[in-house]
Amino acid sequence: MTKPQVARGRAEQSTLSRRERVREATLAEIKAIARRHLVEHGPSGVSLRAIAREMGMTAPGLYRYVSGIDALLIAITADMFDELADAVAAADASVPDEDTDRRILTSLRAFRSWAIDHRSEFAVMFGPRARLDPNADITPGLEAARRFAATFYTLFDRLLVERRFTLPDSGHVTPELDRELRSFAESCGFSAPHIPVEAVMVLTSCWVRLYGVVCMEVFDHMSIVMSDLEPLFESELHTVLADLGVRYEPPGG
Amino acid sequence: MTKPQVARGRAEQSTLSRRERVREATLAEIKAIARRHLVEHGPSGVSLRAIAREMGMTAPGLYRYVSGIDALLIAITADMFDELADAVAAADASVPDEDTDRRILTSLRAFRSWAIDHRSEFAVMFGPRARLDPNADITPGLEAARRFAATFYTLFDRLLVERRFTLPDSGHVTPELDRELRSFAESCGFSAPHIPVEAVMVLTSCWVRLYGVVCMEVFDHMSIVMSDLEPLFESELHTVLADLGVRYEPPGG
DNA sequence: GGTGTTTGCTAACGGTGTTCACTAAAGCGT
DNA sequence: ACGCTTTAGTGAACACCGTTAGCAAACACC
Repeated sequence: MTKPQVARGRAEQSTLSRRERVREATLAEIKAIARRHLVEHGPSGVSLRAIAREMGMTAPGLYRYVSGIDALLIAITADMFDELADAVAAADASVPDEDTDRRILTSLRAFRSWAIDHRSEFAVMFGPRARLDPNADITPGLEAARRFAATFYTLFDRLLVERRFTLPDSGHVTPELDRELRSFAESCGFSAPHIPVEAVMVLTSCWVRLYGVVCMEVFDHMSIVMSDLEPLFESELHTVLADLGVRYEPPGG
Repeated sequence: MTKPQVARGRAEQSTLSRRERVREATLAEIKAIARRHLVEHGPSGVSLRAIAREMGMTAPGLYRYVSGIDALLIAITADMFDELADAVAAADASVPDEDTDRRILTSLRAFRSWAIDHRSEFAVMFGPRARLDPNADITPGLEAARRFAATFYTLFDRLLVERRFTLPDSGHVTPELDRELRSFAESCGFSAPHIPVEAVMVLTSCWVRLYGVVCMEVFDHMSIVMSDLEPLFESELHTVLADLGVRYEPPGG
């Protein structure tokens, strides 16, 4: 009488006991409501009591599913990184595999679009950890964050093998920077041994530029001084891609 | 019998009644304690009740000085911008007036130094407005923020009149970007009529780059992947200044 | 000294996270 | 079908939080 369950998501056993299924469902409901409260009332508007109230139960009951408000926030942060990673990967997959240029362009635009369509989420993911202890265990989010970054790693790797741009003078890389860049390349997995540190520096530099524009836009500084930051993002995108030897096209088509 | 008061800070009457003086003092104490709680326990650790407790009074008493927790946060944010502006201006003033290159270098390094020495403050100032209503009145902070930016405006203006760098091709500036840049130049006061929009774009682009690195560092992303972001900041500073035709020197001397 | 303003208090309301003891139900083995 | 074990959820309680209302003491001023 046990109906076979379709596998949903990554790494999930297909056979779950009824209990595990309903448990999974209520946990999903908790996270969904928390997520909605986050976008509707900001990060401080997420409360266990409010979630429980909306679910028709009491706050202590939620402790059967989540070990506290911090863990809940960390969990939905991981989900959001997963979602962002999916959005970017989907954008990347929507253009022909060989067209590296447009794949990069589309993926980066997808990143910004997702960010401005999910400002509250972005603030939690990429802003300061305001509500959590500094020493909280955020490992669940890191895995998803890596998956998000992986898309750009592989695209950047293609630029390298195609020798699209000339690496900067290695004299610019101080010993300290060299050490940090190697640490970065090593711990992000994509450090195929052939990748020079200058390339890692270029990647980091480009990422910093686009991250900066998006942060400015989402965190809503400049809003008094500039009404729309999309033209600025496109301008930065243009010059960044030019430095990388990637063809730019205006967003219209 | 009224002792003459020395004028402290900007725009403060020298003669204050005794009552006004003690009132000013307790308000300063409130803000000082709030500030300390901010750096010690994060943004969510600032509470009126805790401040009152530490001052030996009760929370409702604070409402004689501050209209609520939001107004208090806005007030200390304004103070922090003032402090940052002072720090940057002091750094700028610490080098000979004619040495534009080193003035820029020193001012920008002072910005980063202040940021990493005051991470919690920076998060409140430049991060997402997590705890405030989106429609809160933050005008007190804007004035101080302008004063902070002014230092860089004047330095950048000197680069322009000295023609240190060639302006980018105006073909890169789309009509939409042109509109935003003019809006920016106009509302930041520094739009002397002779300043071309291409120059405003260069300024914005440079600012975005350095803002991005500092945000990354203060918000503590990358911490798993890079232990120290100063080399990266210096690298960005190097290339940014190179684009501006400004002489770079390593931080040591 | 009388008067009006300013200051700070207590009490109270409603909100939050979290723990603990407890009940009721669901699942499972026999 | 029965009993036992595991689990889900509740209610009360504690310690916080922001904020308002009403009231008493201290102060400034005439």
